[in-house]
Amino acid sequence: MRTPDEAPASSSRVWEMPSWLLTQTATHAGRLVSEGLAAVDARGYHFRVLTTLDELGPASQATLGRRSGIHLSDLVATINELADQGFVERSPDPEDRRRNVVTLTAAGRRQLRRLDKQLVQVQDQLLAPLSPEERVEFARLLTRLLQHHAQRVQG
Amino acid sequence: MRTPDEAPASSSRVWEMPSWLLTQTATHAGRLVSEGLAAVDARGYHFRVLTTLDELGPASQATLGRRSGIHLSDLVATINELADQGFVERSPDPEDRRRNVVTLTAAGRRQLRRLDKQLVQVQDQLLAPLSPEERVEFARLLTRLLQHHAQRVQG
DNA sequence: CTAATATCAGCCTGACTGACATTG
DNA sequence: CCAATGTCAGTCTGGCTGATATTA
Repeated sequence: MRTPDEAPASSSRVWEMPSWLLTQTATHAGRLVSEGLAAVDARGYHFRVLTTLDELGPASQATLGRRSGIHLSDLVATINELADQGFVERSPDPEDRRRNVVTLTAAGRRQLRRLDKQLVQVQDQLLAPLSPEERVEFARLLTRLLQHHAQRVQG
Repeated sequence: MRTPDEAPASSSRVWEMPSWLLTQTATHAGRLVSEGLAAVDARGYHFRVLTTLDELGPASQATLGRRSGIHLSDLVATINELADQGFVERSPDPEDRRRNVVTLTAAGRRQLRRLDKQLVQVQDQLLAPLSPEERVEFARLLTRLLQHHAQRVQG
């Protein structure tokens, strides 16, 4: 006997709550990003570290963590992985022996270009159903929300 | 020696990508939701199950899973927890002995009302910096994106 | 003595996979 | 034999906590 439970429950409170729409859409976005990055053997943290390194130049892990917003504890593993792939090099800082200096390699710079390319495509997939004006408006609203809530956290 | 790495890197590609804005804002939303629900000893899955149960009436776990969008494997634990709290009851279905019938209790209905109240507040916190018109527009854009991508997944 | 740096182990939510036994 | 149902164990990303050792 076929039960009529395959139709989406479009009438419920849940599926209309902004928080639900937002987190759900973000899940799809996350999937697209993950797939795009996985196609070049990377994930989010890798991109963030490589980008930050590209902006800053060689930096300690602590600095890298502050700038990329990645926890130091997570950075350790991320940099291990990037180093294994030959995209960064980790060497002790002679001026401050607590520090490691992390440096982007030439291969790392090439990888970053690949990641950039992937992510540009992902943005387009993500925003496909929106017009150029809507895309601008969407980004504007998100930026406003993000500024508001980022403030409240950092205090 | 103070290093100038405490300022946010607002000029980078990362922080302007829609996918980043979206997932980041969703992280904040998720935090607000979690905190709101934790205040009444619940989390997201609990709310979704209770709501679905309230709409459907007594249902099997498979039906519940399809309607709430929660994986069967995750439903097991969620229903265990809700049953421990006395918010649902799980009993074998005499008509189909593969099935459990899950029923909302009176306490469960009261809990659902508490959760609803919390989540209304959360929506307001989340959207605080937006005007009423902007909130509508925001929901509209998200709904469009969500419809597009939900389709592509379910196929 | 305190602060910063790096490392390691572990937790949490939500989404998902795969294996398995029972029943229709 | 196949399909549906429920259960269990385990994976993954991203964000976190806490403990610890080393060095400034």
